[in-house]
Amino acid sequence: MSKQTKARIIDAAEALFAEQGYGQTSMREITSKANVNLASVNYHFGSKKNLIQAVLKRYFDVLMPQVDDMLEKLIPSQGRKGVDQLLQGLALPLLHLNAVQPNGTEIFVQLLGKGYTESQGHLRKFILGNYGETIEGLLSMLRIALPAIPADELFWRLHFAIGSFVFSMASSQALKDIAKADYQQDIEIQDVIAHLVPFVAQGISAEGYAREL
Amino acid sequence: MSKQTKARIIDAAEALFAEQGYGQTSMREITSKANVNLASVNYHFGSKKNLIQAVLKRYFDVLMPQVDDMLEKLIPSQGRKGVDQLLQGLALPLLHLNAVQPNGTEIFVQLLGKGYTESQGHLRKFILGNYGETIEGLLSMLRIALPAIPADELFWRLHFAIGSFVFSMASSQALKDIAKADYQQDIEIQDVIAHLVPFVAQGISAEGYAREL
DNA sequence: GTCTATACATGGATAGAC
DNA sequence: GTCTATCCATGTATAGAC
Repeated sequence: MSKQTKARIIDAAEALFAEQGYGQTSMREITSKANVNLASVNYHFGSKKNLIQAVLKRYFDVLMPQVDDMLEKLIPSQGRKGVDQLLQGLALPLLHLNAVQPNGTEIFVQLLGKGYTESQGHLRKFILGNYGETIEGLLSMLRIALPAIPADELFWRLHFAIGSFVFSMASSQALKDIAKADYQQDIEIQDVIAHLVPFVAQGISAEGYAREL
Repeated sequence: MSKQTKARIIDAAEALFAEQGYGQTSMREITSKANVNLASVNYHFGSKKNLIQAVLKRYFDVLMPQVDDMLEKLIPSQGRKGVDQLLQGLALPLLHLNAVQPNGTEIFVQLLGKGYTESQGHLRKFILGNYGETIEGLLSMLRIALPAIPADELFWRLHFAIGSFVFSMASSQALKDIAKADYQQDIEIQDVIAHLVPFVAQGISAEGYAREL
């Protein structure tokens, strides 16, 4: 049956991508783990690139409506407090992905991080194309929180913030290993997020602008 | 002659890696652009992974001594000011790479960003293995600037900062394109750095710590 | 020592049989 | 709709020419 095959491919790909990254996972690995023919990936998804999007879509379709909800219920605040509120409002739906699947949050953020850095903008286009309204909602909330910061400066800070997040998620396994070896800390994904939120909030809310070098 | 061949390979690889990324550049592209035999890369560098390190080494060997110099001459300051000073002290040697080669800074940071995200920790090990003392010097200067922040918290912030930097550099071409389309700004690499420094400095210097979610 | 030619295993993709 | 057989490109390794 087609649906079983498709689902089995996504399941297998999800596990393998999260574990070893997108580029290091071969189609042959995916299809043998899923017990389907090598060509089925191409048949059902068109290409390997589309496959990673399908894997992520399953999570995005749970995540984004929750983010929309959060944005609606949010009472806007100004300044650092508002940014903090917004980021924590984002963190909660993210952590709720653990309900979708055991370890769902970690799998999702690793997929996101690795996919974002390895797929050369394809993923960015996919997200903007399919969840653009949610992103726009986040942005306008940010503008309300920081009315004094010009749009182009906000653009920069947002990308730096995304960079911190994506990079941390892509290398979260390495971060966990280092933290364990050097600081005897057992790190879970919510710990990474908990450290990340104040860092990013602080950077975004800064009152000074860029200066010439 | 060997030296010519080696240098020609590095030149060709440098241009191609910076332009289209590490993973998207094939050995055959490199060797035909360099007008050398396909097998020479393996002969001279052992593997493609080693090649990207050789490309970066040419820049690191110019950059890192300048960073060492900067660290020696730096008069330590505390708090946000000290962090700012440190980051700007890093930015200048980085921009001096333009003297090494036309557009050197941009090529280097793009190589660094793309290599870092695509090479799964190999690059991190390479940097720590070859320039570990310089990194350690930077870290201790950071500890002096922020004595109240515990080592593990500093560890997190440093990685978030690296994430902002690496991600921005890896996607600097996309950022430049977006900035031009949406904000009619012609962005050069020093503009990215100029915006990045206060963002990162602010995040690193934050006085609040992670809270539980 | 360098370099060339070439072989090999594996990657993703596809045309066509069923 | 599904799968087999096959295609072409890739990174790597090696044998042998200069």
